Amino acid sequence: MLDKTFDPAAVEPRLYDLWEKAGAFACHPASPAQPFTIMIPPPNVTGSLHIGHALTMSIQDMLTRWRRMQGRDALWQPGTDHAGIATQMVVERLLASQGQDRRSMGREAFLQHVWEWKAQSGGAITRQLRRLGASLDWPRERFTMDEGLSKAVIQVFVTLHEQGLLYRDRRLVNWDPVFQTAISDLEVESREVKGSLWHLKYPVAGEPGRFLTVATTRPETMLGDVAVAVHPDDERYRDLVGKHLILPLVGRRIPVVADAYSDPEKGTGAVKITPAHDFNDFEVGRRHDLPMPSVLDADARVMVAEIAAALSAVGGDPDFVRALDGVDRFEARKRIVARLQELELVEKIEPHTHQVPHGDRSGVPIEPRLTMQWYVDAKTLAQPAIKAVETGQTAFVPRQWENTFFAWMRDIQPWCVSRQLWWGHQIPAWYAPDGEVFVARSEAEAAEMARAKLGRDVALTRDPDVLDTWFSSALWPFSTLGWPEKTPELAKYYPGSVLVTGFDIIFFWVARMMMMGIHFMGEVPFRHVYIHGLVRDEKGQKMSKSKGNVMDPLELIDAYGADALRFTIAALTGPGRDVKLGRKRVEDHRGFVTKIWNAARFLEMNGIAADLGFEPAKATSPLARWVLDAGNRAVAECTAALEAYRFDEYAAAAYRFTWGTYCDWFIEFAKPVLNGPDGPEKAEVKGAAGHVFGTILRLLHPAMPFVTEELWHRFGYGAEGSLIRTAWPDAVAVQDAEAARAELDWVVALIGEVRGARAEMNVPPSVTVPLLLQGASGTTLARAAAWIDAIRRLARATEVKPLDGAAPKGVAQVVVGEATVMLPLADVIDLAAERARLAKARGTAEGEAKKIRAKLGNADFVARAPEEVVEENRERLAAAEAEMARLDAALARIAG
RNA sequence: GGGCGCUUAGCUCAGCGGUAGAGCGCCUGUCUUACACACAGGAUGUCGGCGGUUCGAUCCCGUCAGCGCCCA
Repeated sequence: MLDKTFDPAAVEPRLYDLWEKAGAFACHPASPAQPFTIMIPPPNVTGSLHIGHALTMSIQDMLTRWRRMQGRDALWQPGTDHAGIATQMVVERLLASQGQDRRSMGREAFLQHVWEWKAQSGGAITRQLRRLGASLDWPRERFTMDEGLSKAVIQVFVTLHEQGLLYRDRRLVNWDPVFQTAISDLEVESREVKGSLWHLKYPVAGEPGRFLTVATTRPETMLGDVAVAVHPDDERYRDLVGKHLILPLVGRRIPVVADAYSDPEKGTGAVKITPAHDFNDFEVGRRHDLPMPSVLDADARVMVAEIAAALSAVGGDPDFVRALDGVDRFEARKRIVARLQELELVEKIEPHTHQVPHGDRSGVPIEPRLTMQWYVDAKTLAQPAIKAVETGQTAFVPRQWENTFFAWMRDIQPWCVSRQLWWGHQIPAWYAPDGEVFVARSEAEAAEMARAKLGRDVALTRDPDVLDTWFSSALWPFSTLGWPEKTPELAKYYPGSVLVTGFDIIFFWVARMMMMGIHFMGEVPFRHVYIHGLVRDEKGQKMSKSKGNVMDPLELIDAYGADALRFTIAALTGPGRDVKLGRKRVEDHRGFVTKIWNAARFLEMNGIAADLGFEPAKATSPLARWVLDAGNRAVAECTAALEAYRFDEYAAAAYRFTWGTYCDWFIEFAKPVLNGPDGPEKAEVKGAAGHVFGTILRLLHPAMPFVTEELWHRFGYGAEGSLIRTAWPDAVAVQDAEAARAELDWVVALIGEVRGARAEMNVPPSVTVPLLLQGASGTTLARAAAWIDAIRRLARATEVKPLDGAAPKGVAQVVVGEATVMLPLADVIDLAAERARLAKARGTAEGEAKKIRAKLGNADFVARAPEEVVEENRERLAAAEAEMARLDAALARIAG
């Protein structure tokens, strides 16, 4: 016996264990089945399951389970990412709480700590994914820093270097002063900051009393100014171009240069140029061959060393500047502004709101800094990736995201891949004492190269930096399959079928996998990229800890079960839309899980179970044929929706069929049969009920794996835990489905009309009345007779018979097809209300007729619209007019 | 500033050339022997504004407005 309610907490862990132990999630490289591959976007090893994971993983699991049921050899590749900065941050914080820090313990010891931490806490997210029901092939789980993947990283680094696609360069980088590392453009986010625009007066050399005013948002960098730029066409400053200014405080002579970078509309039209601390200034500096002294160090503190030689007491204040050495950038700003004010060199200070680049992890303003870093030639690698999307070798769903991809890829900058961190893949480059670099697969190989090159053994030092986390993530689609070895897995599961991820990760990850995949595998890494939205709260706000609107998927699973959460996600995941998730929505969908459970209890009470001998094609009763046919349509709808990545439509189609058709109508129609005598009809209805319920369980399994799997074995459809491996349903043959549909449609219409009339007349369900048919055809009378039990029950009727003689007094009347149905309700009926009801129905029919008449009266419509559309309108008009006539007759009948 | 998306019932959203829909909420009734996490019924819309194309526009095109996101 099934319990009164479904208890997810008891069922979910048991079934998941069963699946996992039985190897139900495993792919089979040796099988001839067509592969279906999804690479998990590896969550951070530090992470725990948040609602965004629940969205993306539910989608991936739905696809995987569905394709697996379709007979594909499904591989959903699990794994986690070492997440360089994020993980190092977590462990550093942990150490700090114990009064330790990484620098004093040294690299080896620190890394030891990280690995220990990973061993202890790193498995959290994989345990949580199991709670969601994710059918990942766990024995194949990989980690971006495990041995195989590290080998792949080195192979790629060395190869790209050999090919000239990876190189060292001294350029400005985004420097994060908190983490003390370079970060890529993508790890920088602009934030609006309310600051000031300082107007500083720079004296013109040799012209006492004359100044050129520059406007700047960063006065502290003036120590590193090497020029002032004005627009070549700017009349105001034309005579100053070529002349020199005296840089205040420093005393250095700096030129006024003409450069189109300077915008005459902005500020004063004259900009100070600090090439070592601003990306635009860097370009100006290059164009004009200017020196590039750095005046801020790795901690973003003032560093005087590189300008020390330029300090001059003439026009400057060397003591003041020297005293700034080691002062934090923001403190230095205050002091410099104050000093300039004393010197009356500040013309004005305007409030100014502007975009300031911040490190996305540290949250502090990044500092552009001139350093030596490793770069990947993204421009070259991007070209084939762009082409692959242009030619459709990889297609985005929804399509519009291709624009985002193209926009980024066509304007891609060199990718800075070195990070001044300890946790990550250490760069395989070794330096000789003279600085010569040897990129190699191992220290021994580097030593070999050095010997060959230099003719002697030299002491080599390995580059201390590690690679950007996304460098190894970019290789994920093939490194997880054993590359660079030629494994059977690599041959079978590359390229992947679909990549599922959020739009925020297109640049970070999708673009880079495309580049690396194509370059090293000669083939795109996936055929489709399904981009889903973000999970937001009910009001559409982003979830954040500070807003306090974060939803915890595990808590939701505890409260409502994984099936309810997953189905909710499916139902809300439309194309190109964010998912607005509220607790209430999950609660509502738990109602659907319960509904299925209760339908199952009904079947159980009526002795209905899997009838493996039932043959749909041999069904003779209209009810069986009708429900089998409706099931066929549900299967077609669900399949089409999943093929189109329309998870909302899949959920809606399954829901509609299960609740609206199977439960609301089929079960109700079946009740009289099931309560009646045993016989062939009853046996057939039981068979169909069991058959279609099995279809429902299969259709819903991808979205609601647990409740469906539980019911599957409880009803004997298969062994416990076997639904996951059961074939996805197909259409079954049904004889004369058309006729069955027409018949049942009529019964449904009759019951609906009678119910409506009764409800509007406020007739209590306890009052039952006969239904008198007027003007009914033979077919209708036959149908009424055949369905008398269901009509009695669902329309609260005592009997259905043709009207004999005149209409009794006090009838409610409804029109169903060609017949008028009368409900003798003399005792309860309110004639005025009944008249109003009929008049309203007539009004509706008349409005309809009027609209169609106008259309058909339009000669252009009749002449130009397709024949079938015109014909259809004629039919509709006839039907509406016939209904009006019947309603008129009904009104006339109660008039007197 | 450039680009993308959105605007349909009170709310969340489908529909995207030929009869305006769903779920929730709301209102009314019901313990009808699977289910009150239920059943039955009902009300609610100038489909953002203005033009255009078309026999016909919620749907296509243009434009304006508001909202959101991404990139500068």
